[in-house]
Amino acid sequence: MNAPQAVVRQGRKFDQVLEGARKVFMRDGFEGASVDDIVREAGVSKATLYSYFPDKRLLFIEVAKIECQAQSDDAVAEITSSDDVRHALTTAAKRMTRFFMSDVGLQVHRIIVGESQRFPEIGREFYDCGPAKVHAILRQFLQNAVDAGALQIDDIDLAADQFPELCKAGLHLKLVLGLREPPTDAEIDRVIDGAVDVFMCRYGANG
Amino acid sequence: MNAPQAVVRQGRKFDQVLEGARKVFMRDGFEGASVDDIVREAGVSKATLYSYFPDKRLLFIEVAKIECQAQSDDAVAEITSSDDVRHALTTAAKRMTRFFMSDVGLQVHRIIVGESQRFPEIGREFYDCGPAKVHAILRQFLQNAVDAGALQIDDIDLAADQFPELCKAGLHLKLVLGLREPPTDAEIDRVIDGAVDVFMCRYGANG
DNA sequence: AAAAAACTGAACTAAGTAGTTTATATCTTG
DNA sequence: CAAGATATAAACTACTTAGTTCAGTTTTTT
Repeated sequence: MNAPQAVVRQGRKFDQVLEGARKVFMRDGFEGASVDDIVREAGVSKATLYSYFPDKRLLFIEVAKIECQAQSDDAVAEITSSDDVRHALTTAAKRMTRFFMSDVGLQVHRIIVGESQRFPEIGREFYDCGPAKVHAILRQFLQNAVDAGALQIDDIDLAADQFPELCKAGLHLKLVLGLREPPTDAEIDRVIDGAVDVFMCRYGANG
Repeated sequence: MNAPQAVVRQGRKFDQVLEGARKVFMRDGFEGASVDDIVREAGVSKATLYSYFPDKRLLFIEVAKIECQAQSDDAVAEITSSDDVRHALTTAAKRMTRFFMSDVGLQVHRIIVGESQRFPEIGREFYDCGPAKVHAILRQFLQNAVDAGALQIDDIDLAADQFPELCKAGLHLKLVLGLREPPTDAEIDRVIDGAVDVFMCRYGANG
């Protein structure tokens, strides 16, 4: 529709190539991964890889797309508009947090941020598949809650931006930079409960 | 004290080398910058560069250290503990936000995140010079405000993590990924005022 | 002015990389 | 089985890069 789709999908080993590329790119980043590494990992010849993808860059973009899609499918499900807004928010926060604190989520984040200068379309792809989806779903949920009188929000877009940020509080950056071990469930709960507390205090309808 | 200090500081052109390296690394990242680019930009011979720095990696680390230091000096000043907590928070938020939404702040962020796997010490350096300092100063300010009865906070560390995140709301990630123009003053004010509103609502002592 | 230190330019090494080509082999399908 | 599509291994091109070396020049110090 928009990008030149030079990628051919027929052939027996297409999936093998993608899977090998995924592994190596996610492990070593774009520059760190050599095409020879990828074909070795994929168990495929170099000629085969280049019969599917015209160059390394497009292969990387394809992998990044798939990875972002996979994440969003997993992490961004509808928020159940139950009677209890606080409970629904907590559930949503858990899903989001589990996603962007996971090893693969963090690694995708690192690579996308690092390569976003070189490949602007990757930043867009990532954003649309991840943060933008979260924002849209959260926005809808908040709108419903406002309509139902459960929340009072003047600037819904702002609120829908604030909540995910609150769920990161302190942990995310440290993890991205590799400065600490994965958080325990207790640490995650502390951050999430804190986020919900703050959010409900500001936007809850019951004073 | 801890790291092997292989960097020699005597010599007329040391600063020239660092300045050239700073420019090129900040523009092109670590992999994107070639040593030949750097010596050209620095107006220095390759032999001179290698007389100061044993390899490209240590040169990069040195540049990153200096850059992180420069930022923190600029952005992390004491928060004036005035009578008006809300006003003090707003001022602090403006300073923080101006910092990490600036072109150089964003570029440092991109490079550090992208290279944090390859060079773990860079992530630490960046974190200690930037986010950790912000956290420490904010923590102290909040403690004072609690002691003075102006705020009510049970988990001060959590609160000191939440506030900077709130100041990013939506804008920061988009800027990092290059998905939007620099924000206007009005957009920044909206986010900052929103952050202070949320924060004061949750932790303000006056109900 | 002499001696010492710092710097230069340019050529060089050694190694890695993306991408191509070719002759051969294997799989799939009609 | 036969034909066409798909895959392979390995050699090869063309290029880039980090880092070294050294004879000679400039700058600083004594």
